[in-house]
Amino acid sequence: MSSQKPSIPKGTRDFSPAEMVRRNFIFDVIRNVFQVFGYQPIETPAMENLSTLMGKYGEEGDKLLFKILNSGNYLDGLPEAESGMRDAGSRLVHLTRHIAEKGLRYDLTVPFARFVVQHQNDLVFPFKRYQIQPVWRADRPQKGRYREFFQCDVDVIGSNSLLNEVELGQIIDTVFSRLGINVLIRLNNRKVLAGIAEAIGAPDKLTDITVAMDKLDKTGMDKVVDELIERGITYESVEKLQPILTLEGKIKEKFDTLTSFFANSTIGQKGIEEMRIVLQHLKDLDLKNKFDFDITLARGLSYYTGTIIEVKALDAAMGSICGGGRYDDLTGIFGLPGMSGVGISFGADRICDVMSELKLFPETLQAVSRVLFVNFGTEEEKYCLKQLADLRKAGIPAELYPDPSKLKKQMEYANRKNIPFVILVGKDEMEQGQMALKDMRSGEQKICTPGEVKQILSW
RNA sequence: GUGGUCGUAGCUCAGUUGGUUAGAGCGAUAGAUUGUGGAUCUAUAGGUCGUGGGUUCAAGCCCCAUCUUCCACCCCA
Repeated sequence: MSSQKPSIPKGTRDFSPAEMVRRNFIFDVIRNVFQVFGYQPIETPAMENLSTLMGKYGEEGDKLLFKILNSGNYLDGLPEAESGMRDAGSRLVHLTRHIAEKGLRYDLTVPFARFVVQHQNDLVFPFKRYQIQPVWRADRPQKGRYREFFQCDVDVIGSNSLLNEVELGQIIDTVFSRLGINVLIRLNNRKVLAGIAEAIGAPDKLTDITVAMDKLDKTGMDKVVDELIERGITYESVEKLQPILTLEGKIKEKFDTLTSFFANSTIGQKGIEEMRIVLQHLKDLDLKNKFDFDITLARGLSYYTGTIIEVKALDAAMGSICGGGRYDDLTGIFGLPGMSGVGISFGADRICDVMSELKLFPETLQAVSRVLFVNFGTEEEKYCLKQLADLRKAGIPAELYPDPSKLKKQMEYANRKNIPFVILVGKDEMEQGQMALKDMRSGEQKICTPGEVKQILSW
């Protein structure tokens, strides 16, 4: 029989017990914060109908969707004409439509929008929900980038109030404070970006402008100007844009400059006003982490319409570990117009990477028994089983070695698993109704009554 | 999708201009020690050198393809 080398798909990972303990620590903190802020959990299927997912993430997004081949003979009913399609690109699109109708979810926001529309009659609005589940992207893996990763989303839908933005800011601040990660929280507003596009006389080039602007901190002004020209922005417009790009200093000064810049742009004024309100509230709340207004922040999927948020770790080189924003009409495409929502997504895997790099995990994180009963044989087993049940009833994680193996082997087992205590019960101890409790750290061992054991272990 | 990079024992890695039977450390297993782990000593096991082709008298080493790892771009958590 030939054996194959075991492996998993590119960009996916197994998680060992030690890793799971750390991951669960993060999930627990995040879930706890979400709940304290009054959000309710939901889950949606790993796969969605492709029609739900396609076209929601831009051209690039469609390419990154994992598509699921139809079951059965998926070539059945393939129109003959398809094979005659001239270029491979459009042939692929048409083919895909016939052989795949499901795809793995790309994020949690679009499935959430679908969920809201589908269950609108059962939901109470504004609906505050959180969702912690894996998503899949057919990206090339690299640092902090996986093909399967967990997002932790919080959204509130059905409310235009900027208080929701403020609340999300508090959630971000609380989560990262609890995890011990220093972060910079950058805010911007799509309306400000639209205002800029309008003010420089290129309102139709919003996307091109934002994509180019976003690279400012990475590539520098020259490259950004090059790209703007390349994307068809006129010299005149670029010239008007430049002083805005280099805007620095206090938030208040930025506001002042932009307010005059937006003299003839109502949408720009609206954006500034929104930013002012959100940032003022956040300032009054006196949070631990720094919030900044950054007009070069353009990220976020194409469906964002208002506030956009991005969070980066200050002490580690890693992409954004949390991001989100407001979307005014995501449910519109599913037939429920006029429903504004705002939400953010924490990238659990990147947060985990950052915390590992910075050694921020508590050392006490472990998922092992507190005590191991050594197995001496049939008689002793029976006795230990009862003691074991008692300890477990008291909430003490405990286990009995399943085989009457050599003592050395059993002790080594406890040692390697980092089980801090071992209980040895042989004939003598059984007769006396006592147990030998050994501290694996110090090596000390003493005879105890069951009550004493419970007391020592329940510490 | 574009560009680069890695792959030799369970793990971390040596391996000369292509030349006999591919090595080390750690780990694993067994024993020294039949009711006591970590330390020490001894012995043992473990590799179709990522995979498939090619060049050569001869390939871990050279060439091609492919998969995988990691990194950058694009984009993003």
